[in-house]
Amino acid sequence: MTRFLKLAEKTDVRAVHRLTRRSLPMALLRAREAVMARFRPLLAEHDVTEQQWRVIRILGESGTLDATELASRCCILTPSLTRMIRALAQRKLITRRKNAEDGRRLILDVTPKAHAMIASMMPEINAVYEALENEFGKDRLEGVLDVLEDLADIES
Amino acid sequence: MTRFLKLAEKTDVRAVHRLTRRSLPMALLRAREAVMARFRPLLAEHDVTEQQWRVIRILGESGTLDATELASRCCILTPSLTRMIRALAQRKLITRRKNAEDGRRLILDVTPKAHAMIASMMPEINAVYEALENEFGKDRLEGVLDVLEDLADIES
DNA sequence: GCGATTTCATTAACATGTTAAATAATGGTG
DNA sequence: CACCATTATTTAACATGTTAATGAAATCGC
Repeated sequence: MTRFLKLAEKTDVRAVHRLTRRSLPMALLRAREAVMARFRPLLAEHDVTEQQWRVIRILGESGTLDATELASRCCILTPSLTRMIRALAQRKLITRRKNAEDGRRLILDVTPKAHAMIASMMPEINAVYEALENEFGKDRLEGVLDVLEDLADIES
Repeated sequence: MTRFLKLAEKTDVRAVHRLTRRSLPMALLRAREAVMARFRPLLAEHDVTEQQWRVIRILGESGTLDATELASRCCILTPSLTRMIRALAQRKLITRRKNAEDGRRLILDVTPKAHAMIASMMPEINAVYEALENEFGKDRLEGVLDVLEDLADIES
């Protein structure tokens, strides 16, 4: 199909779509939407947003991060994280305290309640992954992850 | 490195990161952030958001779409599009009218002003692409686009 | 030690994401 | 034709994205 598009580029009126169809940000966005469509029901069942799940899971995995580092790892901007932390702390899913040495830094951790939430969700998450691997090909999926990692490492 | 991580899974304390590090949604997000970092300055210079640019460009390329179809192609939900259209129409970048046959449908088009904007931005966009192709490899980038297209086609 | 600079977190303001509900127009079906 | 179900768009409410500005704490340079 890709090949067909290339051949058609010079004649098909839809060739004007070429640039957007082959736009890397759009392709990444569409692929992500297709993948997230499978996870969203799980997140909704557990009453967490996509972003809240990123924060909880990444903080749970690494343990004890300051806000800036957590935001960076989650691909969330600090103003967003400030608001999210407020909500998550109210739900008793994370704790916050000031760093003793550096009074600017906010130290974050997940609560046992959050750990329990992660533990209860992982099997379902893994099931979605396995289904994805079966349909798309495990090695092919690994290849995608590898190349995406390289893409994420380009200098801005 | 990927190989190393796999070997380390059972011993390294950082192995707990494995799941998130190899999370497809996170990988897609990080890759997209890295790529968008190069485009954002251009968009800012022309006073359009990432999403506004998607709407203008896709509508400009296809011409005359109804709101639902445009939203679908842009990966934007219709409530968001409703608000965006209001702003873009005020800026005289798009026009809207009701479909004569089906009074529910809102027919959208870009204005000449928007076409001019697209024309002025494309050279800069293409320059970013060329730089990306040079750094990452043109064929490798094409490969990414192909596999992302396939990934976007999985059934939800 | 002190002032200028830098860094971290927050706030503010506006744009968008997301779900549910409301509106309006269309399309059957009896 | 009247009724019901469906579809397209909008509104509402809240969460997040994004940039700029603010306040507070650390660090640099002298």
